[in-house]
Amino acid sequence: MTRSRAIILAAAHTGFVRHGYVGTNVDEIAAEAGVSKRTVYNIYGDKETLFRAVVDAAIAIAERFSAALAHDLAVDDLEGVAERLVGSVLSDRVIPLRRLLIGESRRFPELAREYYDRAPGLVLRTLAAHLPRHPGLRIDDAETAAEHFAFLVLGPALDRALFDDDEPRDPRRRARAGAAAFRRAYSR
Amino acid sequence: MTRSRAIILAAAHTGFVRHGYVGTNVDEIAAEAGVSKRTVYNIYGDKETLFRAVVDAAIAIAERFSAALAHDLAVDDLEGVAERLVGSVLSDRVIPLRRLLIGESRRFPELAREYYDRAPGLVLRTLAAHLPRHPGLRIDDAETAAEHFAFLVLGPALDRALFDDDEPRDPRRRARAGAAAFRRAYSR
DNA sequence: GCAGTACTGCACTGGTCAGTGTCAAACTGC
DNA sequence: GCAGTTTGACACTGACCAGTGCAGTACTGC
Repeated sequence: MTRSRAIILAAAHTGFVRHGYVGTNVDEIAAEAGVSKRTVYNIYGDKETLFRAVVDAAIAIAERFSAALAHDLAVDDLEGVAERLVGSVLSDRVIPLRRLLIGESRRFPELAREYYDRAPGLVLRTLAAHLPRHPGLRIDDAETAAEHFAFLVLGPALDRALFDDDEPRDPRRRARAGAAAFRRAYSR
Repeated sequence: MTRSRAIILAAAHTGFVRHGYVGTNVDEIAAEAGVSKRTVYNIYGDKETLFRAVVDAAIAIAERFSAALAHDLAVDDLEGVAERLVGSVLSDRVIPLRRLLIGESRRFPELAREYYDRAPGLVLRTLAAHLPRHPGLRIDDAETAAEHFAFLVLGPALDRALFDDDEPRDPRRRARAGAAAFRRAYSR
């Protein structure tokens, strides 16, 4: 009954991420999952519900990541946090999903908004909550500082990755350079 | 003959940006342009060619903007440049097109890459060429500094705008805060 | 073993859509 | 005004696809 659920969900994720919402057909998802189309409809009702389930699953992963990030922030230095951050965001799990939701943000506005709020938004809030406690920093506006940290560290590489798949994005170097610039801008 | 071209192009832009490549049908474009479908096909041959023409036109606009930015950089202070930059990028001309190309980057990889290179990439190169000449700054790596400037100034608002339409994004304040942080990180 | 549920295979409906063909009307340069 | 080209109206083809119906098989707990 529900072994299929997860398999279908994974196949749907693959399909939607590859061809977008309209460009993916349910027959393909069913075939990829090794399941009959009827089963897909029995479990998920319709294509849109399936799509939302895919996004929900991705949000759950982002929330787990954010908890891990909170832990890192309490333990690590900025450079370590920066590298961890780019490693997670510039991944094949996150980038294609971002592309998908950005591309479908007109068809599913609330869904894109919800994803933003509960994934990148949550990361920013986590940063804002913990950065002020880091030694040697002087932070007045925690939210702005969190944004500056995040986008110094991964902004350029992230933006490029959204457009371009196959790059030599050298994220480590950029993460360190970003963290260094952040330190210069926000040191006490 | 070619009065139609521009009208069709504008209608296609509207359609594609609203519903994506697959989600837009040529009949709608023709109707929006007040032109018969036959005329669309006579001029552009097929849907894909029309799509590419839309993107080409957008790139041309970006290139003009980049030239204006180069001028601003030679004349204005950082804060002025920052405000001009966010004003242009966080606009209804740029954001929807970015969404479109990011969403279609798997269907048209070279096109997305070309857009990135000739629009945001060009802006970054322009910044890298001019920032080192600004007084009071100490810049070793111009490319990295250009990325840091751009993403401090508009990164957070841009990322959010890609997911979320109806913004309270207060871009001016963010632009100034970003420019200020950049100054702190890169002052001599 | 039985009852009930999950699943499959397959055919089918109704709708959408890219792209074509045709022919007459409108417009162009000359 | 005329010859040639551009455009419009409209019907049509072929393909694709979401979602349904159904009848039968596999699997579950009891």
